[in-house]
Parts: sequence; C-alpha cells; structure tokens
Amino acid sequence: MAIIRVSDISKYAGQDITVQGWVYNRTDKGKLCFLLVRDGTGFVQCVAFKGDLAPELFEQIMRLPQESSVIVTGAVREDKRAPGIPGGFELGIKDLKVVQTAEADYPMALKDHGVDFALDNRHLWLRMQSQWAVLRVRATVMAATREWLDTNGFVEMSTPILTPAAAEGTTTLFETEYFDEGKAYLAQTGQLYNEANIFSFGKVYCFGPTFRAEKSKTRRHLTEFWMLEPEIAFCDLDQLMEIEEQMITHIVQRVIRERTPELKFLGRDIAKLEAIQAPFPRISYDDAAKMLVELREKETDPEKKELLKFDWGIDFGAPHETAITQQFEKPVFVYGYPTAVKAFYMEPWPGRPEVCKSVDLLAPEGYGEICGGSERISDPDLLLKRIHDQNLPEEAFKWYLDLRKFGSVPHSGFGMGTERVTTWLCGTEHIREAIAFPRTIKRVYP
RNA sequence: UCCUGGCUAGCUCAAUCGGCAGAGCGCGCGGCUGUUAACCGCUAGGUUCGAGGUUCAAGUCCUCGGCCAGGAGCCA
Repeated sequence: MAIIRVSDISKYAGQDITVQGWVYNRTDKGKLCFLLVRDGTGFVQCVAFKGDLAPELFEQIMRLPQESSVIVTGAVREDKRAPGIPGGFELGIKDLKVVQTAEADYPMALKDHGVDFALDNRHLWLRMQSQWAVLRVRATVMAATREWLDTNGFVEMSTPILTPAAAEGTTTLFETEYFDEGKAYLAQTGQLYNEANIFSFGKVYCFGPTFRAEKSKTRRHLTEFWMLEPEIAFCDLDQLMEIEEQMITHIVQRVIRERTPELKFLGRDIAKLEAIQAPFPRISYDDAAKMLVELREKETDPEKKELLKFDWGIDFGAPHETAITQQFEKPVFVYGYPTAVKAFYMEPWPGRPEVCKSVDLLAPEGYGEICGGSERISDPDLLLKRIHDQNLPEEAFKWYLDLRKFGSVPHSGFGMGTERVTTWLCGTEHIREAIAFPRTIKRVYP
C-alpha cells in the first residue's frame, strides 16, 4: 500500500493509501470513531465504523490515547465536513497498526495554555497545529530567501560565530572563554566579515544564528535568532532598497503559494499579504519625523500620546514604528537616520553629515522593523576617524581598515530577522512562536 | 534596569465586604453512526508560589522574598 503525505491527500481521492503519523485528537460516537491524525505534512481525519472492522481493532481505536503513533490504511474520500489541514478529505479506516500507545498523561490539551506552561513544554507544544503551521511558514521563508539570493548571483558565506571583540560594543554580547586567547564572543552580526567577502565574491550573504545579550523583554526580541545578512559591492543605498523589496516580495509570494493552508489555519488575512509587491514606499527620516508629529497631535489616548513623544535626532522606538507602519499597506523604507544613533561604519549623506545612508524596512500592521541596513563608509580616512571618534580600538579593526586600502568601492548590506518576518507573515502575537526552541532573557529550557 | 499585572486541581480560570475550596477541559467509568477544542451521565483530583504578620476567621488584608508575563529602553 502506498504511503502518502497528508499534504498530498487530494491527489488520492477514491484510492486506498497508508498514512504514518500520530493521533492528534479522538472523538468517538458509539459505533463511529474519528481520529485526527497528523503526519508532519498535515492533519487528516480518519473515520472508523464499528461495522467495517474487527471488534478488537475497533475497540483498540476507540481507546487510543492522544499522541499514540499509528500506521493507518484506508480509502480517501472527499467530504466537505472533514476537518484538518488542508482538510476536505478523510480516510475511511480499513486497517490500523499501533506503533506505540502513548501514555495517558500527555500534558498539552487542545485548549489554551498559559505562556509559561506552553514554553516549559515546548518540546510537546511544537506538535500543536498552530505551532506546526508557524514553523512550516518559517522554513518556507528561509528556503525562499536562499532561493532568491542564489538565483540572483549571491554566494553564501559562513561568517564566524565565535568572534573577537565587538563590532558595536561588548555590552550586548555573550562572552565565553577561548583557550589562552582570552575572551571570545558569540557573533551578533557577520557584516564585517561579509564586507571582506564581497571583495572576493562581489555579492554574498550569511544566514545563521546570531546572538544578542540585550535585556530586551518584548514580543519582538529573542536572544538567539536567525539573521540573513546580504552584502553587495558596487551598491548604493537606492540599489540596496531595490534588492530588499525584490527579495521580500519573492519571500511573501512563495509563502502564499506554498503555505496557504497553514496561513488560513492561523487565521491570516491572505489578501493583505497578496498586496506585498515591490516597489515599497520610501520615506526619509525627516518626513517620518513630521508624520510622527502629526500622528501625535491626532492621538487622543494620553498614554499613547506620551509614548509617541518625539524630537528630531532620536531613534524610533517601537510605538513610533507602529504608528508609521499603520499608515501603509506595504512594508515601508525609512532612510537617512541621524548619524548619531547609528553604527560607526555608515556612509554620511552627501552634504548632510548629521544624517547617514541607513535604511530600515518596517513591516505593516504594526510589526515593525524586519530589515536594517546601510551603505558603508568606503573612504579609509573617514572610517579611521569614525573608529577614533567612537573610542573603538584601532588595532582590532586593522583588518577591516585594510578593506578600504585595497580596491575600496561603494558597498551596502542589510540584516533581516527571520523570526520577525515569520511573525509578520503569520500574524502571530509573539516572536517566541517563530522559532522551535526560543531563547529569551528568561528562558534557556528546554 | 524601570513601570504595570499575575501566581488557586494536570491545564484554563472563578471564589461578592475577610466567612463551607468551585467550574470547564483533561484522566478514569458508562452512553451515543458525522464529530469539528463533540455531546450527555458518573467518579477521582487541593500544602491557594514561599516565609512571616493582623484577625474569632486569610485564597482574599499587611511585610519580605521567589517565579512568570506585558510594556519601556536597545535592536533584526
């Protein structure tokens, strides 16, 4: 008997097939028993009629505990009543083998759980439909990201996870002993290494875990997350924005194409995602600042009004980002941030040294920053001056300064937070659901 | 680090002014041929986060501590 994947079930209507999986839920009605079976690719309802099966087998099915592992054989039939993902098809059970009868005290109910309990049981919570759906979307986001970059001439580079002192200060780094060399730190970015890589490969990216020891306790932060960082030679800020919008558009469109059942299960409004097509609106920091002043004047809730307080020169906080993105249906680029609030390596705006050629991409519906990038300083003297101004150790940046001595070119790059993109596309409340085993300030277990 | 909220059955939550510790789900038993987190009946299940205090009486009030969440700052 052919073993099929539940995600393909519609292709097998009328045929006998076998599914290998786990009992997600059981509902019995006397002489009739419904098993919702998941196999990793989807959830399918399997129906047992007492009259069709040997009495012992029917009795065994009636008593199967949640999460028992099973191999089910039966006939696929189309039925609008059948629940599941994708749903609409069910399996009339002809035979069932129990691989293991699960213990009766499985802790995850199909009802809501508190955050703490759910996270303590993350290894089991992963099996729930909602979590399965989000993580399937995440995998597609990552695949689509690589697909776009690989077909557009980018070379994947792996940048080190263990790094010497910091690109941007050590306060937010995880520290570890490194033999006789003193301290090493878990990478919070691969950017500086990718700036070296472009001079050999032109267009590169790294895509891996990255670590921030920030004591951030919000729905947008993880201490360990997966960041994509493309870096491109001969690329200015405008060209960088084009790359970002093309890539994001590709990711969203592929997610819609392949993960609509998951998005529908999550209750996501797919029409909103279908609208995500390049080009994206671009507004300067200056214009965003004016917009914020106007939005604050219109705001009637005094609490929100206080949070929207804003003076030119400060970086946007989460409330500011939310207010701006709510004005747009697509992700929006905000470019030209004040130099003072951005990293030392960002190219100054021509004729306006108080702002720099930086750009953040803010996702709509209040999801906030998903990408942050900039054109990098290409002039060796200016870069050295910046390192001195910021009291960074020149010795540590010797190799980085070399990059500007030998064939320096205008170049740009950005970082994209995989889990933030996933959270946005899924319409999920909290970023912790967008990675299998989230690491937050309060949690390193399981 | 700061602000706010929470901690009661395995889970999610109730408990009025300080006055008998409750429900739903899940587990167990029984019933039902179309359930959608099924439904109906029955059973079991409690150190109310910890320590101290006030009181005739504390889940509830007070003090200290612990843990968790949401938000701010910082960031992708």
